[in-house]
Amino acid sequence: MITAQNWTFSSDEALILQQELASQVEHTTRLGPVRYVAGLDVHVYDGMARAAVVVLDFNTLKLVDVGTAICPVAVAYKPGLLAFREGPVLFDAIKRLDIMPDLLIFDGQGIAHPHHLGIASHLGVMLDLPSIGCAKSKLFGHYDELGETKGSYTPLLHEEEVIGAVVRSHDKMKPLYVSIGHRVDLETSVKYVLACCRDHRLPETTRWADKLARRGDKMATKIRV
DNA sequence: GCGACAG
DNA sequence: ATCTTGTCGC
Repeated sequence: MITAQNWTFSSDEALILQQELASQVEHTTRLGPVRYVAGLDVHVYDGMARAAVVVLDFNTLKLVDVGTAICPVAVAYKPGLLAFREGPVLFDAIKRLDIMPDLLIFDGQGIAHPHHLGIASHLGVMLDLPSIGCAKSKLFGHYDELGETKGSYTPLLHEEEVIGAVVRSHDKMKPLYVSIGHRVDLETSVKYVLACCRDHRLPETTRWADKLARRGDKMATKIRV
């Protein structure tokens, strides 16, 4: 069984694994009815990584389940290798959910990644669950001007290839970087992200996951003192 | 050599 | 991401 304890790889092994998993990513939609949508986030404090996975009812965007996990931070952050830092603890948190979500919205990239395997695609393939990459900043690719109003978006490109979409989720605010995770096409991914954004720049999934992961940090601080 | 660089 | 003070707006 895969746990947080056996995710350690050398840089060379990580690259091989990314190439292997990238070949398994499905870029077309294979998605059932979406009743539950998940948000995932990790916060690091005092050398420990705390993960919160939240499950929202997609129709109401109300919280219906939470899974958490904690483990020592295994590796330093390196652009392109986020999944090896945050993936293990997220994996454990997902396993603790009572309600298995139909769709995962990650705080990071999908295939808009130097090796076409951001954390959303990496975890999506490992779990064989539909997933979307929804990052707050760009890792890879380039794009042209973007409209100022909510709902407008422009392709994120790598040379001539469309690898994602830069999406204005809120008027005049920084855009979101949406890309295919696994088993959801780009157009559908943008649709789901915007549906979760309601009145904020970030999707409700991300907002809830961030809040609960931070709560874990604060409780640790309190106990510590 | 220099800039870019999810979280 | 994390650290961290003052500042702006509702």
